[in-house]
Amino acid sequence: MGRQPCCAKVGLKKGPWNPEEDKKLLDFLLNNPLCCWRLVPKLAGLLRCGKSCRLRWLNYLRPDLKRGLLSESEEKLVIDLHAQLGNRWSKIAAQFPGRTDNDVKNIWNTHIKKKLLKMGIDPITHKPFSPSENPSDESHGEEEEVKTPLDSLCSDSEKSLASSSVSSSSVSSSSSNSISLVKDEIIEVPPMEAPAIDWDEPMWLLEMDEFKGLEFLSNDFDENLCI
DNA sequence: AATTACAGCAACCGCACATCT
DNA sequence: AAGATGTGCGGTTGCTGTAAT
Repeated sequence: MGRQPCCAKVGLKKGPWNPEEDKKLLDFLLNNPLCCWRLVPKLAGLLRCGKSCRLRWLNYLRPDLKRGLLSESEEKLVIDLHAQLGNRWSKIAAQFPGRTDNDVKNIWNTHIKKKLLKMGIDPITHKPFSPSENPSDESHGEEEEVKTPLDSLCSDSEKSLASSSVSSSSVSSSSSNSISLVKDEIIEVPPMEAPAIDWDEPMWLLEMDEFKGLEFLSNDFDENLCI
């Protein structure tokens, strides 16, 4: 017997969320933070699947989310982390409070990747393209010196900061194109200036004071729905 | 002004993993 | 131990706004 789908897909709404749905979901989650995701849409009166609700919360409704592009230094750190972790966006995003894996992934695909390509650096291997395979004609004959992404983007002081941010013992040497990282090894990265919320903690442990300003929230908390 | 191309981002899908029974 | 269930993750798609023609 195969695995059942996470939810019955028949009759469920897909696509963009509207403000009313957002309000319902946010209101429900704030009042019933311990509910499992599968029950959330049913109890919140939403015609969505639990996964969709979870994604909406994580990527859009979370109160601590940061919007917009990354700063220069954050971009450099993303490049450095990506060089060592590969496409492990959740691990990379964990180093940026208020950023989701989806967010980091999008920023990588739309901005950073292009920057690297323009610089003649392979965003996958983080090594300069050889002249024959360099997709960027603009850099032909301009860059004699072989540079790493960090060399190209960082000042010396920034380099030391960025390179110290990831424990070299946990990853393979960057001289190899393959990333060999033992699963779930802990990457020691100093926290960014903002205090990081530990998203490994259950969401009901989060500081909820930030929500107080949201006028549409109801005050009644249904403890029966708590686990 | 209309059309096309592109960029950015939100959201979905399928699989993997962890936990529970 | 094995199956069921819930959640997390990464890849990909598709919608929307904007720039270019």
